Amino acid sequence: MSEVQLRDALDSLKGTGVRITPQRHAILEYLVDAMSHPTADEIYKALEGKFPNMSVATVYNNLRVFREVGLVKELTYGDASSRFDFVTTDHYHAICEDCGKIVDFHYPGLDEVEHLASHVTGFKVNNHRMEVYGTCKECEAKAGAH
Amino acid sequence: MSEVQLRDALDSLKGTGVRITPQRHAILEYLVDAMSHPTADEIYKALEGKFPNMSVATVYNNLRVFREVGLVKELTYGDASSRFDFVTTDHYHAICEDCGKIVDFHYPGLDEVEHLASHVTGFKVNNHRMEVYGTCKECEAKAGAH
DNA sequence: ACACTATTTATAAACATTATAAAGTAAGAC
DNA sequence: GTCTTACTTTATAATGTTTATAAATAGTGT
Repeated sequence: MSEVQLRDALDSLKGTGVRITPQRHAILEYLVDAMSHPTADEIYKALEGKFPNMSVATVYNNLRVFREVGLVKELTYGDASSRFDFVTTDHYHAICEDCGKIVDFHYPGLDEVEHLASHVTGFKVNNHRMEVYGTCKECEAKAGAH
Repeated sequence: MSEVQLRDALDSLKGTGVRITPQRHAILEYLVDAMSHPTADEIYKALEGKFPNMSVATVYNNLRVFREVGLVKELTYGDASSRFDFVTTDHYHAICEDCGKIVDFHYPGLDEVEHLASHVTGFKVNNHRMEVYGTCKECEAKAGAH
């Protein structure tokens, strides 16, 4: 099932003119299969077997490339190192208070809210709800035209 | 108006047995007055005038103390250094799906969601709504007692 | 297969943050 | 007010993550 995600990711990379190297393939594969949110170092160590000569810089470089293309999100918790998450299709909504238009947007970091809420309140947290309210670009332009 | 917040914070510190040093006073004062979310280094540089001999470690040490007491929240965006935010009374809700109980909790980081949503969607964002759903400790215990 | 350019590697550097030990100081007891 | 004690500050070094650099390597289209 994750094979499809991996293939889509590779196609997506090709489409933006990014070369597909064995290292990139392996890092992506690891991210797709990982159930956790690995750090750069964890990825590096996990791939040491396959690529004994791979440099840490390669991991960082490629994580940045993936992030810029939108395949991967960087999560910064309180601790020392960033964590990296393969982007799934979860999304939130931005709602225009003028015309009611709804626009999707992504924000992977909200998992952390669940963790903190659970920690602070003692709840077993199942899910959350989040919406952003404001004025869309068109309505904003209309309002400013007076 | 922020004088009250500062005094409350100092009282809160005294209450937990933390000594009030001139450096701590100054850091707290800066945080209360700051409209931004300063980094440790910004605080350090801002207080260089008043405390030419203050060590960077002092800033970090005290920010940790304030965080442990709950006066200050540490915000980690994508960039290198953490930002620190004096805790106000904003809060969110955790809602029990069993008994309907509502528990308050804090999470200052959601401002960042507004920024990102605005950036991605082009909205002028005014506010947001967020709730966490799950099972409270009591209902969880009841369910587990079978 | 070739050529061109992106990428990897190895290394060093930059940066934020923490640990350490000695000197200094707040806060309560007398 | 002074003393005493334990907590703080300071200065410095160390740690750990991330980025910069330059030479070597390897994808990709022709």
